[in-house]
Amino acid sequence: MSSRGVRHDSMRARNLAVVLATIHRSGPHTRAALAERTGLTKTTVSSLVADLLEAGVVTESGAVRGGERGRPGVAVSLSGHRVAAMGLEINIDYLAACVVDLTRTVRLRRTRPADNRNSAPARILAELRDLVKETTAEAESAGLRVIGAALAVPGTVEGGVLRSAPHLGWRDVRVSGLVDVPFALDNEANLAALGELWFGSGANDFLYVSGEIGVGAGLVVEGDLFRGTFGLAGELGHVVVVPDGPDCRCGGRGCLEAYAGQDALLGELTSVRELVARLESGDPGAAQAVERAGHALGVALTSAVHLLDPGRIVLGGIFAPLFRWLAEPVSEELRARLGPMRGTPPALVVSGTGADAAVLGAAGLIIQRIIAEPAQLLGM
Amino acid sequence: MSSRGVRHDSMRARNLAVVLATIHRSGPHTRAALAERTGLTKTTVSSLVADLLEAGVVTESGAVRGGERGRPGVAVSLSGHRVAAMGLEINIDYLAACVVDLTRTVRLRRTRPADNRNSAPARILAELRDLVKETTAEAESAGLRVIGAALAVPGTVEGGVLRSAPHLGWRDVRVSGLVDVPFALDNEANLAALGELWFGSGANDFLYVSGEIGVGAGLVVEGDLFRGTFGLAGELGHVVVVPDGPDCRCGGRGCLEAYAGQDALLGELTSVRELVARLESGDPGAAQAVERAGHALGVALTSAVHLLDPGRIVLGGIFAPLFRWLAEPVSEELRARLGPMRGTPPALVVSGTGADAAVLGAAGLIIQRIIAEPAQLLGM
DNA sequence: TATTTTTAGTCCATAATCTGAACATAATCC
DNA sequence: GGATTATGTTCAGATTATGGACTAAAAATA
Repeated sequence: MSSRGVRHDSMRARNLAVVLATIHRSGPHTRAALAERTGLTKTTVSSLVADLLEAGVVTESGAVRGGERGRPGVAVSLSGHRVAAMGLEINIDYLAACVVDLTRTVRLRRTRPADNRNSAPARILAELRDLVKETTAEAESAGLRVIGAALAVPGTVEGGVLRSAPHLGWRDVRVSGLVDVPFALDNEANLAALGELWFGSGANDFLYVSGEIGVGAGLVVEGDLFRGTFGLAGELGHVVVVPDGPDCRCGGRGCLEAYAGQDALLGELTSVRELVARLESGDPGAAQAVERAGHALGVALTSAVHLLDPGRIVLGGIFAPLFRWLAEPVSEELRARLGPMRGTPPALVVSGTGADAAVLGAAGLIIQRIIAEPAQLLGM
Repeated sequence: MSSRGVRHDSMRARNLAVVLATIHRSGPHTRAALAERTGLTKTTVSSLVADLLEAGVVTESGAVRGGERGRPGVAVSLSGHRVAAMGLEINIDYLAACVVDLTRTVRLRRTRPADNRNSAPARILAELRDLVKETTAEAESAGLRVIGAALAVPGTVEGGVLRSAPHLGWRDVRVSGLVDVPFALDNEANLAALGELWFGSGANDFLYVSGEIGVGAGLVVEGDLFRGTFGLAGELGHVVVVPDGPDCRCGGRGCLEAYAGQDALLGELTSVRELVARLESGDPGAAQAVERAGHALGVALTSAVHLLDPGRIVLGGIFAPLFRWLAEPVSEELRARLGPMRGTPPALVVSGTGADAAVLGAAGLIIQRIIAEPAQLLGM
């Protein structure tokens, strides 16, 4: 809780945010409807909407009649024409950028293949800066003002610093000077969870499970990401599945990752595509590997459900294309283990976003901030 | 996020809360210090403090000089003289009540032994209502106005209804009519965690582990309890420790409870006191049982740390008297399993509150609400 | 000891913001 | 065409916070 008092200007700032958030959450509204929803008077809403119109974050979009009598109202909706946010991602084998407007419409998307395994941070960041410049220029030529950016990385982030990205071989890297607008850095699984929230199935409460080289998870509760004390929550990949199982590079033993990480799933295969092909052709070895991973994932998710109490479970990353084969063993474990104590187990569903959940989530994070604090970010 | 607009009266309500919370968090302040802290002007703070004085939630407590020059200020501190909250608890073998004033000083404490295992809810609730009456009367005769109450129960609570309390044999019990002031119902482990937060060691981020007949946990992040989507988070007792371990009454297999629950720890002994005596006399069987429990607890906590990212781990309930013997095996597992990936593992400490953490936490919950929303609860 | 300096807290005119009733507007109903 | 109903704006008034001037009370200084 903020310990700052409320002054007149912050009252207005807050009310601007309330109106904008209402439009964002429930679609276009007339001023009268906004007044009813927010508990403010029509007068106040009119004045707030006027400011939002001027800032370019909303537009009037034609007359609206609820089918009843009376004067029709003018619908006020989010405007995708002026303000936008940039999402960025560094992954093992590519860099990605995207630009998303206020209506959460993806306006631009760019990917550059790269071999980032064990490259020096400086080199990759220079490459990324180049990608940012290019993308920003293109966004501007489309009339969009990029107002903030966020970067997804495959590692743990603490206090704005990349602490450890084992698959990149990075440690304690401070990312700065990438853009000259407000900037955020976050973990890939966290941002992918937010990507799923805003660009995926539309649920508000779920645990997003991100299958990559490592296995991560991001918990969303009431549309909010749970981060834990140091921002390290959701490390599903190192939940203990078999207490005396094989050693893991994290220092532990019998972690989920050893059973359901990409390396364990692929075995001597080289791509998920190949694994899917084998599964489709009925290869028994492939089927067995996936089933084994599914059971391990089910055990880990049982613990996760007891501790995190998610609304549903969304399988993303490489688990998405494997969902057909994973779903059965996973939910079998959940059904058997969660038992009657908590009613029905959480639903298990496949992710609605593709491989770019994390970049999209990064851009969405900035959009969320604009909507939560329009006055601050738009200089109103 | 609330979607209601800010009106003049809610601005003032918010500022009253900000001032009160500042005093509550950082002790007595002069009006000038409050103005600086909150960003409000001295004028506004004076006016807010006047209202709080009248409501009886703060008092002026003498002159204060910071050792410098200038006119000394008047310290404004929380008043424990007029407003209070009641904490209640139904446990397997007792009922408990307490009254706590605004300064979080325990003013009254009452316990009634009872055999609640498999008693009808109506009978126990009648008994509890009796205890409430008695305690309220006593509080009133001490000049305290009880302004709200909360009840701790050994089971899962969803939407204000007791869903399932297996050890009491209760299911879907709606508790009402117990008091005629605002009322809250919550899980025993959750409230014990809050008890530890407000009446224990003083840390702001921790996982409280409550060893009772079952094993529960409550996560506190930045002074806030994490509840999950349905309020069922923190069920540490059913985290999977050995995937093909013994059946558990929850429907699962190899749950922590089977290794570290009270029944598993005591074996054929009848009380924790007895177990401690055996341990102190060097009984090898007792030592082995506790060590085994400690290792299992360490495995479950490893998963919990990866998923919840707690600041530290506090062992409470029956684990507190056993801490001397549990600490070593538990932290051995944590140290070995958490490894270098997350720096040092969270500190393992013993609970600072006794067996009454839950009742105290229940009362504290109401105190917290008064401080967070004084205008609403005090009719200002 | 008298005066200056410093800090605390109050007073009061002013400013920012929201409210609410009246009004203008624009549609449907009869 | 007039009545009805709902939207959105205007304007005076209410609420709350601000900020500079002022009073109060202590230490430092002369």
